[in-house]
Amino acid sequence: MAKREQLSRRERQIVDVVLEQGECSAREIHTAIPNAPSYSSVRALLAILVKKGHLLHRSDGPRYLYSLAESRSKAQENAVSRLLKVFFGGSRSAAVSALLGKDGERLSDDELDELARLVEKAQQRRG
Amino acid sequence: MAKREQLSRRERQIVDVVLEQGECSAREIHTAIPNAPSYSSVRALLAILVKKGHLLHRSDGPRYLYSLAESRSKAQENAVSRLLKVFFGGSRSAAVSALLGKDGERLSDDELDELARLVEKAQQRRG
DNA sequence: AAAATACTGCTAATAATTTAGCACTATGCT
DNA sequence: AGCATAGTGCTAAATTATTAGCAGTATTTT
Repeated sequence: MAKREQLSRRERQIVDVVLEQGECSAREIHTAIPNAPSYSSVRALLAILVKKGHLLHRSDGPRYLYSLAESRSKAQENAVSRLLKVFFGGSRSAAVSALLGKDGERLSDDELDELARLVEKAQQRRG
Repeated sequence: MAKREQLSRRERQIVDVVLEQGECSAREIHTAIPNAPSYSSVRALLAILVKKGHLLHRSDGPRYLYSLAESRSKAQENAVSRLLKVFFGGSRSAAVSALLGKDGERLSDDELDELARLVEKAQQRRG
């Protein structure tokens, strides 16, 4: 399977747009990239990414729409486990702590409730 | 300040080792990279990373020890906010959920307690 | 139906990265 | 002291990534 780590800078930049926005056209991607090169360059990169198996594309009338080859949840899993390993020495609580941030109050009520539920569930599972 | 996003592939690979292991020598870094190029190549990259301001090095007897130019916590913050934006559409609870994983039971008791405390604290802060 | 617009594929040039080798210096060992 | 080992800096070559332009095709607009 195509691994995110092997992406070049521009390639990563493009894949990130697709991750963020979901299925989108070459034009949208070009627009979304700050300091983007020419539209032509973006298309060239897109072709490479498809060939390498990082992205898929399907016809939408006259143009292509690009999407992730890997499922979003799989991509999330990979990203999270990498983050955990590289930045937090494997400590999940440290990572969650950073995720909540010093400004815990910035979280919405709904988000907090959701989090409380998650932790509680995990605690129950352990017995 | 030097941004992680602008790192090339090999550069990132090297910085990741330093993030994981903390201060370390060129030799250690070379060893830690799977499918590494020659030791000489790694050193060339290290020199570039120092010149660009991503890494620092200090003499340790006959050799150099390399470390992050940016503080670890700052690097963590950046990584987390990127993860949040790109992979989880900004939803912290979704990110935490992925972080805890389907295997919540894999978390140690201590970790779970720590998490519960974090969430509780955030809840209290909101009033 | 003709013109204008928005795509695609391909190709070639340029720029950046990555690589390894060489010459040299310092340390540790016998 | 002399040899082996482990570093460093520098440099040049090879590979890979990035870029933009051109030719062609489909779609939309007038």
